[in-house]
Amino acid sequence: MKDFLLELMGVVSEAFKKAGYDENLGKVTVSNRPDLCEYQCNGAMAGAKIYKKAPIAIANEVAEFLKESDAFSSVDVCPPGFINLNVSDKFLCDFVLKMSETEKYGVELAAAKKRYIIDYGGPNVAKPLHVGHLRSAVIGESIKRIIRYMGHEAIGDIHLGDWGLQMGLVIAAFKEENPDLVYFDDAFTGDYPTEAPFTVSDLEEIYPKASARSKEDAAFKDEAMACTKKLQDGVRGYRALWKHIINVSVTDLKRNYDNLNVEFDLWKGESDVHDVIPDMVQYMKDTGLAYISDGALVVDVKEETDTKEIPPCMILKSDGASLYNTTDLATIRERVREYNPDGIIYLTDKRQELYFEQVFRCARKTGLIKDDVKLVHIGFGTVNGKDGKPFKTRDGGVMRLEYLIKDINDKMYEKILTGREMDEEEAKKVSEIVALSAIKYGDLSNQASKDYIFDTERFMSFEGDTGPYLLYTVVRIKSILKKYKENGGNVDECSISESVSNASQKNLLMKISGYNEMMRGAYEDLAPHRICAYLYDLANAFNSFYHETKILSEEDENLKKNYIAILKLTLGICEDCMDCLGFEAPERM
RNA sequence: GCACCUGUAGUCUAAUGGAUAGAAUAUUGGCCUCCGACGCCAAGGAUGCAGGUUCGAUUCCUGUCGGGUGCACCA
Repeated sequence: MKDFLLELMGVVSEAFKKAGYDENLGKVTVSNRPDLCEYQCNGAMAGAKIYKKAPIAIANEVAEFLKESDAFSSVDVCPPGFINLNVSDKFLCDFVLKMSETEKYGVELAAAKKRYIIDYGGPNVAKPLHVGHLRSAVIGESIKRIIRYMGHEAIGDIHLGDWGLQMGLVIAAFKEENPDLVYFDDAFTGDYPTEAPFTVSDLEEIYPKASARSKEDAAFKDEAMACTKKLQDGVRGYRALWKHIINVSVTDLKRNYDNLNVEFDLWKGESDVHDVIPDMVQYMKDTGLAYISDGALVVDVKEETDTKEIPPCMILKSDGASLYNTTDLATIRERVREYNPDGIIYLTDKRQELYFEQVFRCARKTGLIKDDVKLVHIGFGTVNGKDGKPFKTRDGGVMRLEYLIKDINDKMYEKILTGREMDEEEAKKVSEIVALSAIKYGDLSNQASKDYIFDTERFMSFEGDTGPYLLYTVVRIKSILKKYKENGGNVDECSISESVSNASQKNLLMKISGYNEMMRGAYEDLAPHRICAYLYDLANAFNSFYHETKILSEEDENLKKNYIAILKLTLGICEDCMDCLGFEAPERM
């Protein structure tokens, strides 16, 4: 179904054409002066230059034709050349009726289905998730859902950091403590134990210590590098131990991501491309673009038009070892082979912007990826505490994601339990749902690229622009619909009619009519925050309508059915929006 | 040093070059005999500074000041 604004634009463009002007001038937007009109067209002013004519004259000519249309209840021209439009109730109601009868409420699904891979920028194994991992998980999950909602395919790959020195560090530290284990016995040829010789909490302790020590203790670092090499060379015991590390970590990661209702289709990692790196490096050399600079293998990626210095993309370090770039490039190559995607979307901290620019350019320049495949880096900002500095625990340490979520769940549980008639079990379930909306909405309602302040109290509030407020609104709609059913009403028999009783109803209908336009924009810009803004506006429009309109006690049956249909439609759109954001509303709260 | 991003009410946050910069929070006032008042209605309060382009600038350009980040063998 076409956007409502495009429908209006069709009418206005036609009028421009009839008046002898370029129809492209007929662009219509929602008015930013609701006191003057509902929609506006500024094309007359843009046309003034082209036709060397006063904008007001053009506007007046076009307005004459617009008045013939039944789409508008009023058409006014204001100096210097604004065309102010009010949409007719019939035109609006007809559109909303059609929306309510269409799958996904009129959102225009993709004609050509595209396939995207979403790379969540890989948490490292053996390291607990911290608050920084929240953003790639939450934003990535939402983007994945938006893409799917629009009728495309999205494949989410967590892309673990499971290779390289960090693994060597863990192994080296573990070896030092447990030198006699079979994993370090070169003569051992039997099967290794299936049970891991450590728990996830052991790992979480080992890694930070080993990492810190390697910076001071050169001998230990050498040992870690040796372990890394043995692992990469495929020494049996090291590989077996490494698998244990992965398994233990992944189990823990899955549990954490489950709590956030975040799912991945692929649990690949940097290690998966290890075997194809030599071939990829050879490919780079064969293109003739890779050359040795200061001992390292690099590809120049700067362009004439650059205003900033873009260093070459490094393929191999001067000691011949691979690095982050190598695995990412090899991964691009594998993804093209395996999935032939139309786009790859990377979610990482925005500090990696330059790095991805280099990698993307290198991939294109060397023909690793075709020009029509989109490579997008969504760099997100830092999660800050109330002091505006990166989020820390009270004692200044890194805030573990698990604790943060637990803390919010506990607080929400307290909140839900007090002043409500709800048993503990339900309160627990409900508080988890509400807490998740608080966290996700708090994050997603900001533009991804900006830093934001993680204010637990504010996010959890049931008042204002928060997740819980939205849930509350949805729960209220559900409650009314439920009462309607209990009184013998049949919701499915209700449909949108052509009556508009009051201003708040029209406002709500107009908000509803903007749904597909908004979704299209959110998809094109991969911008979940637009859905948040829309959802909040819609909830406000509904609440105003609710206060101004008696619904269940309305005596005119037809009017009542119209109201119920509007409620049902509003509810459906709210639920779809929330689904795209990655949370849901409970039945009651 | 060079470059990139960013600067909006006390705080937090929005705005394809359009009219009187939109919300939230906090503050102040009003609204429960009525479908969930965790709600609604109303008031005051903001584009760092200085220029420029434009009929029109939060948006584009230049300068300046403040904040953040990045500048090949980390990821």
